[in-house]
Amino acid sequence: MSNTDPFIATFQQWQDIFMHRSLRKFIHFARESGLSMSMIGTLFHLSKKGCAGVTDLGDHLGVTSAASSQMLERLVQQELILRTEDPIDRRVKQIVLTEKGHQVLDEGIRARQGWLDDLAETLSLEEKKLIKRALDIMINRANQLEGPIE
Amino acid sequence: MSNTDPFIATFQQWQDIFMHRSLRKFIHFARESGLSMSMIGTLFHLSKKGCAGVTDLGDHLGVTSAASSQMLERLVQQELILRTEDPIDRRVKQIVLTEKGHQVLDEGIRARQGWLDDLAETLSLEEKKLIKRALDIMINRANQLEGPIE
DNA sequence: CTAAATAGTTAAGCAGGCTAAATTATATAG
DNA sequence: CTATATAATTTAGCCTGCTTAACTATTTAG
Repeated sequence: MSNTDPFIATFQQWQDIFMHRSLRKFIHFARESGLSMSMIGTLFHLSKKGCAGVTDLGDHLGVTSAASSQMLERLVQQELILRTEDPIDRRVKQIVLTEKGHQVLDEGIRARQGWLDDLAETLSLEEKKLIKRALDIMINRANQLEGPIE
Repeated sequence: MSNTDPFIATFQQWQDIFMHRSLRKFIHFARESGLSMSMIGTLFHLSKKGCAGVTDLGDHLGVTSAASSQMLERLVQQELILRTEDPIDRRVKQIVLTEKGHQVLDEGIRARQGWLDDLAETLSLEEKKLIKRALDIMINRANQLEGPIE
């Protein structure tokens, strides 16, 4: 397990800092918005997938379709998702985010990132450019990773 | 709310990818290890702080000391933390991570990062160096941010 | 048309995580 | 010494999130 790649080592170090800074804000956001981890995971998944069925979403999180159905019912009541019948196969429901769902998700992202603004202020223009270049590379490659995020 | 700093914009983009990739693994890790978000947040906090009291840890997460006490009892039973009496003020308990606690935390970090190994493989040596330089800058600045993570 | 498979929902029950309130033990102020 | 404040725990109760099992509706295979 000795990963000697200094790139990976540095990344782990950064991730450690990142998690420590943002995990707590994330927990607070979840509590205040009344969303469970499963709900947040579902909203995230929907924001990428666009649309999914009840069982799909349950599988994605590793829970039964019954649990998924109950959780989605709560999200419908909170008006964060829309649940409509698939006109082609009327057994399945099509779940999509509402506008409000998108907004809540954005809030959650911003909640975890306040400290990054502070960090940005300590950076020179040169440094920002360097970091932006680095991030752009990673974003590109991550997008090409042929995403079976499952 | 129009944040025009391209650095911040890029960072948000990266964070979005990062969250989408790792949130699900994080949820699975939590379920499989039988740890709640509060527990994981507590372990994280202890790994940085080293030592804390019951009420401190509760405050950190925004729950009552009763809730904190109950959660810590479970962590003690799982042998992830050590709870000893403060010899100076015998009302307070000193909570620290056990070796096992550190290990579980590391697992959690690695669980969320498998895909980064894949990403690393798509990078040239040049690119890795560039990204490492960028991360090193951010790590440094983050550490200097005079940490009131609260 | 009938039988089997699939998608989703509902119901009952259990464990976890939280709260408020009461309790115990210790420390501090007057 | 006494009264008050503080740290932690225990208890009772509530709500959530999950499971399994039963049920409904629809599609697909023969």
